Parts: sequence; structure tokens; C-alpha cells
Amino acid sequence: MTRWQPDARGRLEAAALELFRERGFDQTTVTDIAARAGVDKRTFYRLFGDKREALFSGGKLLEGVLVKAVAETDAAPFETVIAAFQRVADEIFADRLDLARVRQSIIEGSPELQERELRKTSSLAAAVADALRAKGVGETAATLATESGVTVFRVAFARWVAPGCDASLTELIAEMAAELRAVTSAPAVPAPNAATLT
Amino acid sequence: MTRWQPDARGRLEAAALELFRERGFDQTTVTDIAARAGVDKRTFYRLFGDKREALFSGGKLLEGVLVKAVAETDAAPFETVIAAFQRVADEIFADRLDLARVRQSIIEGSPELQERELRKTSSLAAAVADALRAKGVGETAATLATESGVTVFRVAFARWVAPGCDASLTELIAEMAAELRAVTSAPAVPAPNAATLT
DNA sequence: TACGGTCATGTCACAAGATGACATCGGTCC
DNA sequence: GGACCGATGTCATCTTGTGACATGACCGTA
Repeated sequence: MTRWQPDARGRLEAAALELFRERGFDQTTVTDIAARAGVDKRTFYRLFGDKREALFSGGKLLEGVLVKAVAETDAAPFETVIAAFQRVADEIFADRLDLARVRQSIIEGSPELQERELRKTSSLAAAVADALRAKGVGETAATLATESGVTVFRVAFARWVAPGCDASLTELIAEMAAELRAVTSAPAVPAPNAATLT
Repeated sequence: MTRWQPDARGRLEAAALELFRERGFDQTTVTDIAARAGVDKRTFYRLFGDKREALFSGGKLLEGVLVKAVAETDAAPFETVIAAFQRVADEIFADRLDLARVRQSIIEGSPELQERELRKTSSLAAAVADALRAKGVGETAATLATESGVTVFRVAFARWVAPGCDASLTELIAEMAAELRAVTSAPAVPAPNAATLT
């Protein structure tokens, strides 16, 4: 039998990232991942629900920071969510651009991973909305502010990891938030020009 | 060999819906579905990419109506998307509330199906954003208006299928759009009271 | 009627994902 | 030492999903 391996979880995550990058997600079997990490396939499934989860372990950390930020911020719902994402951008993503790009390119190469990412995002949104409701924000407002905030973050994130972008994620979030406000503000009535803050 | 069956696709969709409702998604095998429809498992996989797809066949129709509506409407981006969803609500969903409820309850019972639904929604959004860009709407505005519109639709839809709701989907969409505008409008400056249309 | 296409389907085989049941090893507590 | 326990390995099995090939129905043509 193979000797016991410390930090099986970390080793498996690293092995999975490497293999997905080298051969692609579909071309990598769970047995391959386990072999590279020096553990059994069964151990992989005890630590991760399925093959995709090996790529999405950071989700819990993200959720924690986000929820905490929401709880601590005192502003209107949408502004609170935006501020929370900006905090996450600083604390978690700022110095991990390269990793983010690798992960993103792996995800883009597999529909299965795209689905999983959407679900993770959705679950994150649910947590944020809960945090907002816990502060007394109404049901509908909490949902809409959260979803809008998530949209802003997603678009900003996509720009951030796109090649040839030198802006910081935090800046991009601010820009996209402003754009979203402009786009959803009351329709310009047939009058000549409506004054909007830009 | 089993006799040939007309409309294999329709039979399989119906069989899948029945079985998912009776036993749940996980407890139903593709072989079960095929057997009830009177065809072979292999035929199922030729008509549907995977087990989940049997529940999501209407997506293409939806996308078509939506894109057409966007192309034909002449208004600001966000308003265009909202109007398009309202048209879909009238033309497709209005008289299918019961079916929508059954489908929804099946989806809620399976994480895999939730993932697939999110992807379908995402793909729908991409199509709408493309339609918007085709009308000359800028890249960012198209994305943000679309995502916001989709959010409005999703929230409205959730209310619509919730038990004890008697409003029409179209009305709910209008309400949620107004709410979203209110939530994302510029933050109330420290001034006493900001006037907003409610 | 016979012939040759083509298209959908059935049949068989199989890799990979995922899970349950059980054995085993290392350490811990008494 | 010996009982206990948690993490791991091993084995068996089911299900998903796919490739390769055979068959049978249908269609136009000679």
C-alpha cells in the first residue's frame, strides 16, 4: 500500500489544476489526479463531491469574506454589495491574476465546468442576499441588489482576466457599477436630453 | 426488436417528465426513460445530449422568440429586453403555469438540473446580448442591459410559479423592472429625501 | 419486382464517473 | 497491551455516455 500523504486535499487540488491545464478537463481522469497526488481514487471522492469540485474549493473562503463585508458595510443595498465585491477584489484576487487566468482558461474549455461555475456563483449570490436580508433589507430589494452586484462583478472579472487589461479589478467594478446604473436608469423620455450623473 | 415508434423525441420528453416527477431525477435511469418511451437507450442519447436535456428542449423556441422580439423593438437597451421578456411571457408561458410548476419542482430537487438551467439561462442571455449588439448597442451596455433583464425575468418567474400567486407573469416583470431601477439608481445622498418614481 | 441508397434505430462493448461495503493501518486513550 | 476510531485502500457494482457495426424501413429508379 502507498504510504500516507499529508494534506491530501491540497495535493489533489494542485494535481487536478496541473492535469487540467496539461491535458484538459475531459482528458483527465479522476484516477490520474489521484495517482499524481499519491492517493487512491476513492480518497478523491471522499474529499470532493465530484471531479469538478477540485477546481472550486476557494468558494467557501470567498463566501465568507463577502458575507462579512456585507454585514459590516452600512449603505444602500446595491452599494453595499458593490463595496463587498471590491473588498473581495482587494483581499483575495488582487495578487492572483495569473492563477485566475489559468483557472478561467480551463473553465472556458469545458461546458461542465462552466455549469459548475454558474452554480457556485448562484450559491454565492444566495449567501449575499441572505446577509442583506439579515440587515433588514426587504426580500425583493435584497435579491435584485445582489443579482445586479453579481452581474457587475462578473463583467468586471471577465474584463480583468482578458488579455491586455491593466486596470485593477476594483476599478473595473466601480466602472461597471456606474455603467449598470446608467443602463437601467429610467428610460429617456422623448424629451431632448435627460440630465444624468455620469 | 421493438417496433418503430413515431415521434421518439416527444415520447422521450414525456416519459422523462413523468419519471422525474414520479421518482425524482436521480432515481431515474436513462434506460428507464427509453423503456417507457419504447425505444432503446442509444436512441435517447442520439436525440438528447445527456439525461438533463430531456427537460430543457423548449430552450431553442424561447431563444427564437426572444431574439426576434429584441430585433423588432425600438427602445433603450434595458427597456427592449424587458419588453422582449414580456412578449415571451405572453406568447409562451401565459397558458402553461401548471407545466412550469411541475418542471420547477423537479429542477429544485436536483443540483444537476439547477446547473443545467443556469447554463441555459446564460446561453439565452448571450443570444439576447448578441441581438442587442446587432442593433448597434455597445458591448458593455448590451451585456449589462441583458443581464439585468434576465435577473428581472428570473425573479418574476420565481414569484409567478410560487404557490398562491395570482398575478400574471407580464405584470410581475413590470413590477420587478421598476424595483430594480429603484434599487440600482444613484445612492441617496445624505440629503433629507430623494424623489423617486415608485 | 429488384436493386441500391440513406436514415433512424437496435445491439454490443467499453471507458470513465460515482458509490456502497468491507478490510486495513496509524495513532490515541485507558 | 488492547480496545477504539478516523482516514485510507481495495473490491464490486451501477450508471452515464460513446464508438462501432448490423439491421430494417423507406424511397427513387431501372
